[in-house]
Amino acid sequence: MKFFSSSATNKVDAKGRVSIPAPFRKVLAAEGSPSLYLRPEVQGKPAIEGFGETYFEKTAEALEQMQPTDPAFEALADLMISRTSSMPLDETGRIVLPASLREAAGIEGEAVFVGRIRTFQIWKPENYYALQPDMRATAEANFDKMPWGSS
Amino acid sequence: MKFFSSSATNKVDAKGRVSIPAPFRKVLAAEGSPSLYLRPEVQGKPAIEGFGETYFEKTAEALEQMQPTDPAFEALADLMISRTSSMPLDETGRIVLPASLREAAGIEGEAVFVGRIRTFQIWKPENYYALQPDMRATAEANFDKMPWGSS
DNA sequence: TTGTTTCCCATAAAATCCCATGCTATCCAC
DNA sequence: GTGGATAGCATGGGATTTTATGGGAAACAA
Repeated sequence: MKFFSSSATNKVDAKGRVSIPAPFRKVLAAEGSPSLYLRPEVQGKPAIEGFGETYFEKTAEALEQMQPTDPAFEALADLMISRTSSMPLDETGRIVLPASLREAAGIEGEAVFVGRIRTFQIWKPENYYALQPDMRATAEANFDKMPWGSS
Repeated sequence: MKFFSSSATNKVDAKGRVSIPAPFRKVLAAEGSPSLYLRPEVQGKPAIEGFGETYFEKTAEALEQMQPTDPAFEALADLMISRTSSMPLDETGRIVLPASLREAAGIEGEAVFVGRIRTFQIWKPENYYALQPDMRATAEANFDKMPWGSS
């Protein structure tokens, strides 16, 4: 499988370690990404975003096509690059969730991993579930916006 | 990883020494850059810019394509080349931040290292954090400027 | 000599590796 | 179909190695 789908809840231990769900690891392995990249969700939601090397490189390349002196470049690079750190997966498929990211997302004890195609998100379970009703409503109101057939 | 991402805050001791964050050292090592180059931020911001040999050479090559008699060449070379110095990393991964650069950036006691793809910046923490709200606003206003898909 | 700069050693905290266990889903032989 | 063996996954805990950082001795320069 070439993209992140499905979701799973795993424990975060005292050292801040979590197992990356096996299906996600397979996506990373398939693209040959030795490690995993994490950053705070870019729109400011209380969540962590994760992705593999390919996606990160694509982001960097996109940014590099902008003028380095463009304030927009500075700001976007700060948001998307400076806050991203590379986390190596250990033998058993775990990473350490950096404390700062954990706090920003309110994660403690448990975390839900949510597939989002090229990326995935990590949420505090309560926060994620609380959004469900709204998400469903918004989705139902927007079924017709799906650009089917453009593939 | 082949470029600078993530950020970290380290102490600057009385001798002006700072540890270069380990992930940054790995980028330098990966490109085989024996030392690190520093210059004042070119747009006049109170910060220091750091990069490896590859980037520095790329800058020099770009400048060499200009007419040596062009006043613009002179001025740009002065800004980007003449003010750049090579700093050797010691065994423990530290460099001495030259006093002039430190003063220009207002750095004292502590410094934040901020990854910027091909380069990184070194700021006085207060100054850097003070920019965050503006940066976030600019980023949000410019999400659509990201040249996605051109990869 | 006196202040600086470079090198070397020491250490504590944090990050990483390694081994072990409990579960569950799968497979296989009969 | 049933019981047991097998393998992959999530998780716990301890041992080891890296980092970051402080301090002093040695080498330099003024």
